Amino acid sequence: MTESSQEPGRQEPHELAISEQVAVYQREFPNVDPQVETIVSTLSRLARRMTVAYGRHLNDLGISSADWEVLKALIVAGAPYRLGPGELAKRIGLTPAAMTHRVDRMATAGLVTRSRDESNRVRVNIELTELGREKWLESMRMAAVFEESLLQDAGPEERSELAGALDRMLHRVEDSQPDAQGRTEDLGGDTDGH
Amino acid sequence: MTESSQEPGRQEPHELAISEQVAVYQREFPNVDPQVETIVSTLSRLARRMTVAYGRHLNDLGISSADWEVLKALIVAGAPYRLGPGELAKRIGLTPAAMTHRVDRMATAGLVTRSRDESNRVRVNIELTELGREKWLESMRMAAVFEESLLQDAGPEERSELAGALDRMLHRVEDSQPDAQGRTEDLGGDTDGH
DNA sequence: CCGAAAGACTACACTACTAAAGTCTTCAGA
DNA sequence: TCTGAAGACTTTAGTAGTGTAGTCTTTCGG
Repeated sequence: MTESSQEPGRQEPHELAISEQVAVYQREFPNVDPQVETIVSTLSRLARRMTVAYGRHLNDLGISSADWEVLKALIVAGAPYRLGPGELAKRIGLTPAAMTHRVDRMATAGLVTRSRDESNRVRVNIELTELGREKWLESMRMAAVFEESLLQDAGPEERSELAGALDRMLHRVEDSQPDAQGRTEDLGGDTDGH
Repeated sequence: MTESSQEPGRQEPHELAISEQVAVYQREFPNVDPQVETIVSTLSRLARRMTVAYGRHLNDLGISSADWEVLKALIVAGAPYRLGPGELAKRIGLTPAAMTHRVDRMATAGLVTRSRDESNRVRVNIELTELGREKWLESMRMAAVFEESLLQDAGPEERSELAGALDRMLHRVEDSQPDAQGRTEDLGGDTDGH
């Protein structure tokens, strides 16, 4: 069920409308609750469409979603937008080895710089460049336009209801999943995470 | 964005609470609308958590999300749950070559059978085995329990409002994205797609 | 009966990741 | 100051899944 950001050659699949898909599920698995299934399917598909849209935005900017993940972690860290590879890896959920390669690519692309820490030469600092910061800001501008369009026909009450309902669902998941070991100062995320 | 199914060693990242993340975005990109950003971030994170939960269910069943995608396509096709590799590839959005490998793995695992079509021996039929069908049904059982728990504190009105709001958002995306070339009889989808 | 087209498979290369080994730096203790 | 242990990053090797291109077999029109 994950799917994340592999746009290279993967072409658009053919999809049933949500109502048709729910009908199939009812046909093949009678126990299903149509309304629950509709909500969940719509939510999943919406998230997927958003992922595709973000991916397109990033593609226009010439960066990958993996790159964006790193930019975001640095932005979240705040000025001076600087972290070590190990810390970045931890926040994003990668091994340090994988982060070395990501940073290689990103440094070549001019999105970040890599330099030895002056006070402790074991440490390496990955720092956002002006270009990297601008790419992130531009991605946010595109996202903001897109996201506002998503909610353009929802009034204030509908927006708060939606926010509340989604928040309650999220809490339900997190209560039932003891994954994120209760740390509150966490970070990172996936390609989206917008 | 499309994240699909990388459970092997990828460890849990550290994440900010939604409200903290929105605060960071406001700090670094003042134009952001906090409410819109909250809704979108919650939605994205919820989808990600669902993906993780489904991945865990599938892991318990001993199948990958790539496998599940194929099982679903065959189920959607309906009895006798049989399609050719090329057709499967088209519905899922893969090249036929990639599908050959997937089917290899799945046939070895006993989830599907591969056989030459009797009337046209160029064609190959991939057919769901009883085991494959049971795995899919079991995945649906687990998903149903999980999904019901997500909505367990939502009453009938809240559920319809949620369904309506999400549906409107999805339509907004699809209207603005001329991806799925208007075909109504489409299929497939991603790892989730529940 | 021949040649073109279609469907599936094979061979090869690529990307991105994990795990484990290796290198260099720092620091505590004698 | 030397020495050894611990830490931080990189390197190497191996894996999984995919795409591209080419091959083989069957089908079908002429």
